[in-house]
This record gives sequence, C-alpha cells and structure tokens, in this order.
Amino acid sequence: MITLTERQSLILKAIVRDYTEGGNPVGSKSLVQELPIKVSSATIRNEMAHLEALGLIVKTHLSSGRIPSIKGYRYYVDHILKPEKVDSKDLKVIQHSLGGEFHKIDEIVAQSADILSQLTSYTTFTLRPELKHSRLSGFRLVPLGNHQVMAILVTNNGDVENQTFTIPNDLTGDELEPVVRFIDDQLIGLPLQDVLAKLQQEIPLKLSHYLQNPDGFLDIFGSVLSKAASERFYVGGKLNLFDYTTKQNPQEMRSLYSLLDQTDNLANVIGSPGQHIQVRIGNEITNDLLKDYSLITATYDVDQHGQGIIAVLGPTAMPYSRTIGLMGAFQRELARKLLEYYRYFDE
Amino acid sequence: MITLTERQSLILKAIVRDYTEGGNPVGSKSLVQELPIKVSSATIRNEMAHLEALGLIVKTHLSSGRIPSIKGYRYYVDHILKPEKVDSKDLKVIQHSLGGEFHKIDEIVAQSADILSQLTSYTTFTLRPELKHSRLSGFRLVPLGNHQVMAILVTNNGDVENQTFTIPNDLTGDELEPVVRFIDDQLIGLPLQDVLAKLQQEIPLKLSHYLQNPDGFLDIFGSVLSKAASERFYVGGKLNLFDYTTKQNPQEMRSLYSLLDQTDNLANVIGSPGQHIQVRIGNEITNDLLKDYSLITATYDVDQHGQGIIAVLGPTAMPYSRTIGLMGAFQRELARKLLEYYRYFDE
DNA sequence: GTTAGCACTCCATTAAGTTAAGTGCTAAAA
DNA sequence: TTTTAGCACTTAACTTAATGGAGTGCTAAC
Repeated sequence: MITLTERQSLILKAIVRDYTEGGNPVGSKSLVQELPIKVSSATIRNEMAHLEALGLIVKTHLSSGRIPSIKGYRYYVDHILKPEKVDSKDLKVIQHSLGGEFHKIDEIVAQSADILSQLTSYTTFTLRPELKHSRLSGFRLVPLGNHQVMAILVTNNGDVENQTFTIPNDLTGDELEPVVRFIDDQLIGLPLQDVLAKLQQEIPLKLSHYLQNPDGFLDIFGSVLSKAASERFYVGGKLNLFDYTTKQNPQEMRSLYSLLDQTDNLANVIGSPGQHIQVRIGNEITNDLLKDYSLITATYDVDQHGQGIIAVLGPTAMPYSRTIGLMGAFQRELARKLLEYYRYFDE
Repeated sequence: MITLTERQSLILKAIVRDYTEGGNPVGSKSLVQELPIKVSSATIRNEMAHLEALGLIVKTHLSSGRIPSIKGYRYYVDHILKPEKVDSKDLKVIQHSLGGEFHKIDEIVAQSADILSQLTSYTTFTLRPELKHSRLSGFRLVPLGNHQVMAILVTNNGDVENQTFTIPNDLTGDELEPVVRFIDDQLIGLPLQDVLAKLQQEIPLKLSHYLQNPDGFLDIFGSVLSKAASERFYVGGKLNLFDYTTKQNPQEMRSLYSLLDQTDNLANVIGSPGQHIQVRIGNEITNDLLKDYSLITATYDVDQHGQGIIAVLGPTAMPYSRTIGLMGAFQRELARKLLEYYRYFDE
C-alpha cells in the first residue's frame, strides 16, 4: 500500500493535470512555477525520483520530463481525484436532450450515448436496463396478405418488438388464432426470462394439442421473444476516435474502429452492472486493442426495473475529474427519465 | 478529341496497369521490358513526352516516372479498358450470397452492398428500386395496450413498414376502425406516390366525416407512409476506407469517414438511376472530399418494378477493368433475384 | 532537509552528402 | 523520318553529422 506525503501528492496531481492538458512530459522547472509550495527545482527532482521509484511516474527517455504511469493514474483516480461538479451549461444540455418525447426506451438510451459522447468528445456506450425482468404483456400475430404475418410482442414497459415472417406452408392464419389465445392466457404477466425457459419445456408439449406441427409457430414466437429479451448496446461518438486515438498506422486504426461495431465483444469488455463507477486504465482493460486507453463504466439504477450501464472510452490521459463528474450527472438524469417512462406504462 | 496511335495506347495502358498494381510511378525502362514492342527506352521516352503533352500522364517531380492523370484515367476507361470477365469463383460468391432466403427487399439490397465491398475491397453503396411505383396493399392499426398502437403499412411487393405510436389523447381505438376501413377502401392499389399526394389534399377533408380532429391520425398515417416511400441507402465496407485512403491526417480521415454516414449527402453525390455504368474520376465527383477517389455507379433494372443503383467508391488508381466486370455481374444477379422476389409477392 | 551548480543524456531539427531512378536532349545510326 | 546510344542533369529518399534545448542525477555546500 502506497502512501504519499502531502507534497508528493500535490506533485503527482500536477503532473497528471499538466500532461492531460498539454500532452507533453512535465519537467521539474515548470512544476516549481505552478505549485503552491516554495521549493527549488532540485527538491522537486528529488521528490520526482521518489515517485518514480514507486512506479507512479515514468520517463519517456533517460533525460526527459515525467508522465504518469498506469499505476500513477490509478493512484490519482483512487486517492486524489475529486469528481468535478457539473457545469450548469452541461447539465442543461443533458436535461434538454432527455426532455423530449420518446417512443421507446431504446431511443432514450441510444440518445444518451450520443449526448454523452458530445459532452466528453470521447466514445460512449450505453446499455438499457436489463430486459429479463420485463414481463410479457401481449402477443399478436397480424396477417399481412398472402404470404406474410407480423408477430408483435409487447412488454409491461411499453417495449414493442416485432418481426415479419413468411408464413410456413403448413400453417394458416385460422389455425393460429387459438394458439395466440393460448399464449396470452398462459404466459402474460411472466418475466421474459421465464417465458424463454418455458419455451424449451412445457410450451411445445402443450402446443401439440392445437397444432400438428408446432415447429413453424415456435420458430416465430421464439425468434421475436429472444430478440425482445436480448441485451441492446448503443455506441456514440465513434468518429471521436479519430481525435483521441494514439494509433498512427491505418491498419491499427481499422481494427480498433471495427471493434466498435462488434457489440458482443464490447459488451464482454464492459461487463455487467456492478459498482457505482469503475475506472479501468490501460492494460486493466481486458482487450489488447484498448490497452492504451481508459474505460470508465457507471451503473445506473432504475429501482425495481433493473440496472443499466453507461461507459466512456477515451485516452489514458483524460480529464478524469470532469468525465466522472459528467457521468455522475448523466447517471442520475437518465435514471430519473427512465423511471418516469416506466411509470407511464406500468400502471 | 484525342487520338492515340496503337503504340501510345499500349504505353498508356501499361502505365495505368503498372501504377494501379504497384503504386509507383512508371519509368521508361520498366516499360520496355514488359511491352510487346521492340523499341528502346529512348523511343518510349519520346512517346511518353507526347502523352504528357496531351495531359494524359504526369510526373510527380521533374525527373520522376509517370503516373496517369485524371484525364489519362478517363481516356483509359473510355477507350482502352475492357470489362474483365468475372472469375467463376467470384460469381459463385455472388450467387451464393443472394441465394439465401430473405424476408425483405432491403435485406437483399443491404447484403449486396456488403458482398460487393468484400469482393472489391472498397466501399460500396446500394439503393433499392424506387418505391414510388409500389402500390399500397394494406394498412392496419393494431392496439397494443393502454397507450400504444402500431401502424402497419404493406405494399404489393411485400414491403412492410411499421411504427409504434403513443396514442393521442383525443383518439380511441374504436373511433379508428372506420377510418382504417376508409383508407383500405379508397387507397389500396394506388402507387404510394399518389397516396402521398392525396394525403395533402382530399384525405383530410374526407376524414373529417369520421373524426372530429383528424390530425392525430393523419400524423400517424403520414409518418408511416413517408417512411415507406423514402429512399433507402445502404453502405458496405466502410472499414475498407482505412485501406485505400490517401489521407494521412486523422482529421481529414474523420471528415471523409463521417461522409459515409450522411446518407442524404451521399445520395446526392451518387445521383439518380441513369446510364448503365458510369465512371467518375477524381474531381469529376461533385464532392470535394472525394476528389482523390473514383466512383463507379451502375443502374440495375427490375422491369416494371423500377431501377436501383449499386456504386463503388475506391482510389483513382483502381483496377477498373476488374471492378467494372464485377459490377456488371452483380447488376445482373441482383436484378434477377429481385425480380424473383417481386414475382413471389405480386401475384 | 534543501539548494546551487554542473556534467551528462537524449530528442529534435537542420545541414550536407550519397545513391538510385528517371528524364530530356543531342548526335549518330537505321 | 524514326530510332537509338549516350550523357548531363534533376529529384526523392536515405544516411550521417552537427547543434541547441530541455531535463535529469549527483555532489557539495547551506
């Protein structure tokens, strides 16, 4: 366990701030000027040597100024940083962007990713509150003409999932009506999670009372159901990557950029809802492509409706204090907005 | 009007090929070796000086080899190039990728963009056959619970468009039934184009017989209708841009990449269905960001169902012959597949 | 514990030199 | 008239050397 003196802590803080803002290694002379302590550059050099021995700062070459190491950022984030209070202008942007009318939860969550990326100028990810606790509140099959039928599934939160199918030859619309009624009778009110479980077991059996060959229907129902219950992942500010990337080589840029389209991969990296705010720096992120970046994830809570995630990806040299402050505000505002939305439908 | 001798034409062709394949300016000595004519490098140099005087090739510096100018590519494409016969392996890829089962025309068209980008390793755009000739074949409003209703619009091609709305307070489901029946009676069979026109004129008048305040319903119907009638634009192989870009600067890369997300902007650049195959090179493209690239657009024809577009964006130094050959094959296969699809629904 | 002073290191920039590829031109050959 | 050999010349790209500046570690004195 590392403990720093007041002065060492001040120096580390100044190095992190200067490097984050200016992008250049920080030398002892410039530190003397801005620090509120009156010592010579030689003293600062001694202290810096100490911080370096602890592994908190490193040189880019033998006689260069210092930059924070990953361990240094870590210490800064854990022990020094205080989340910045959100600017009232920024808060207004957040509130205004969430203030409009939305027709879907996913719209709100996707929009959040965009706004947060705008405010931070980094890349952001959002995950809606888990769907597995949502309950089935309706299922319909709407015939659309000779060959097609639309399956619609509604949850108690007002989430609507639909999909159009070409009707299997061995099914007619008339046959399906009692099946739909059966679904409505038996399954409405159950969490989607449970419905999915039953789909593997009881349902096929019971359906065989109504249909000779229930496979066609089960495919349709299963497909819409699992689409409705799947996690959904939104990415904002992809283009910002061009601004903060450390890669020069277009090939490396390409693989990094393409990672942003691989939602399952990203979802894995980000993980599940957990502690309030988590900061992962450099190689603490479990993906080699991101080992030069920092990832901040925050879990937001919508009471009994579950938890979701917002996350920001940026350079290791980022203004953590500001970013974390912004995310805190976003967390609160988003939770508030979603609660309002859920209440409207779940009455 | 430029006319070249046989030999000059051969030299230009060789310069285009070499530069396209190797990326380096082409000198007189290497040309001597590969050309099927027995002359010395000095003679080639004389001919090259002539081609340069005509503006077909340029030097990168005073004593460098030559590269084709835009005018040179133009001449090559117009007078020398022969579309390459498609490799049977490539043809199989195309046919296999279009052979699967699709539930929507847009899926086919989007998939096409992806496959073509894979085969060319460039960026591709596809536009589905114009929707304005499609006819309305059904409109439904499906109530989904306390507050929501889903509007579904079907066309004679099996295209389905749907949108979920929060019900305006002054509308109830019961009121809407006769309205929907009215829509079905009056408008089914008409081209979407005409329906859109009527929406501005007669329909609001007639609706006032059924509803006190028809605005809520008109919003819903209009919104789904215009969504159904809007052009849709697919982009494939965005990431390939990283491979063939000429930009070094991340900022320029960013603006170029962001152009790929601006579909209306792109649609403008690409234009409307027109001549069979059109090649635009460098500053012939009406967008400054693309002035170092080439854009090949091809119109495909699905009989009375209208025309669509496929397009490829790549470097000016691209293997035109191969690319155009591929696009020709794609044009045919896509038209065939779509015709089959339309026939299935429009019976 | 702090500081002045100094030798030392490394990056970044500039300048100069070298090589290889390619050109244009001239005068002779075909 | 066309082609060719030969040569002087140009330029990019690379290598090497020189210089200045920022910053460090260490020592000895405060």
